Amino acid sequence: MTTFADLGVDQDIVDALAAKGIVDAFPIQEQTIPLGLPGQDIIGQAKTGTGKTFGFGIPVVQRLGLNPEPGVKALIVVPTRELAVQVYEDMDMLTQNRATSVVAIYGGKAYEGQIDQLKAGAQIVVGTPGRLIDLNNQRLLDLSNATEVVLDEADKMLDLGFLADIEKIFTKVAQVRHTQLFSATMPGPIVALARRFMSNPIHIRATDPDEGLTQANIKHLVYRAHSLDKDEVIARILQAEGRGKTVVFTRTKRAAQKLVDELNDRGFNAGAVHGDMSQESRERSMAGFKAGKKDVLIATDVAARGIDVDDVTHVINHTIPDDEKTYLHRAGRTGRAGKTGIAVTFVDWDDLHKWALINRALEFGQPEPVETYSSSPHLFSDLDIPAGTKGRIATAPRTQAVRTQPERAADAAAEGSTEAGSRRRRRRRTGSGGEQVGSTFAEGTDAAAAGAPEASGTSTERAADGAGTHDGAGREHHDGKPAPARRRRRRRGAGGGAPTAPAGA
DNA sequence: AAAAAAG
Repeated sequence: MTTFADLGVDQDIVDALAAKGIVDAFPIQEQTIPLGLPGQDIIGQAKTGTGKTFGFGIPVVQRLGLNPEPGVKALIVVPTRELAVQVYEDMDMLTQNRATSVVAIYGGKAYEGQIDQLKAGAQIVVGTPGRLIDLNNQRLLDLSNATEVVLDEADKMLDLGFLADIEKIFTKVAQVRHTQLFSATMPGPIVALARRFMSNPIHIRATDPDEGLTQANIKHLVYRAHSLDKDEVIARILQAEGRGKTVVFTRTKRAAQKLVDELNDRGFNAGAVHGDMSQESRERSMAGFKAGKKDVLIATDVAARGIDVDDVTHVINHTIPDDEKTYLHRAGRTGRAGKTGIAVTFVDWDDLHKWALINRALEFGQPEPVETYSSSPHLFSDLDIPAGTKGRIATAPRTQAVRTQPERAADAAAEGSTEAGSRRRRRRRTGSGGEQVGSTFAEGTDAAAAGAPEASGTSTERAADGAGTHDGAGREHHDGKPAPARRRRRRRGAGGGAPTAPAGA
């Protein structure tokens, strides 16, 4: 194992990491830190939950020196306010033993505190585009000395919705600078676009030669949701034994609000995060979820990228996302730092084409919808949901605690899996009627490019030379434990509906 | 097309 000290990281930063129990570097960190420290421009690609933040953050801190002059020297731009808070916290941790201060600049909050910190001489700014430009226009944020610039979730930042803002920001920062772009997904066209803002960048992809397109330690279950009462099923999943924190993604803000209200009505303690909420409420939900006070978070794609919460065991796509990149980022809220996780996706009738797209891009290899939901015990058994013998999926009693379901546990214990399966088979059509579209347990690569993924091993190449649609990064452990063995597990028997057990589970 | 991001 390579330690951060081995990589040439300053002792005070090594100490700050060690105080958090972090000693060994993850693959993406091993590859990018030695290049970032001397100022090489980098496009860094590694899978979700594999340590990209420190990959760019450590060089940023170290390059500013032990006692940087007051004033903004580094700018890290992120796509959402919650991610700004999170990256701010990471950078704040890295700088705790040196005279460098960090400030988070984002909207939905009072200007005052942010302006005060800037006036006090903060050197590192982490922020979202709108407020950054706002303060820059007001001449309260001088970026002209920002010689360290990072775009986190870079492909998103260079997406149409953000591109104009990013272009503007690049005209404001120092023109001779160190630029780093990081993301789990980096489609070829975006890499090409990115070069406009960089100087002779190197494209680092921390990938395992045997890897497929998705994270090895995330198990994927995909169900057709035709005429399925998704609220019921989700409520049922939330009662599963062994479930840790769970994030449920919806397509719209309204759907998120409706679901969180519904779940809370049913007695769960759920929180929501979406753009129609006040920033205060958003942050309260996130904090409650991180602290474990709420173990269910209902979110729009505002929470799809970057958000790092320990022990998220399940991600549920209430609605299938539109593209494979979003799918990958959503699923990536679980299975972080080497842990295992399960991603469950419900595919509505009108969304089958989206599943086809994602299935192809991520190489799940599930050709057609196969088993019906009710004939397959797999969702239930894999999630360890009590099987029950009622004809429909049960609802959590209002007053019941989310995870303590003694009767259901007893129910489940009383039921052998084979028997449960046949019982469910008999129940089909009288049940909820959902159908399993596919279930897979793939591993591996990133699906940045919907097109042809190249099988690449750990690779380093000039960004100039290639489509670079891969991502990849091995598993990594911030807790210093060895990464679980990675094995490519392709499609188990054609049409095989039975999902496998989660890797390492 | 939705969501995000300034207020």
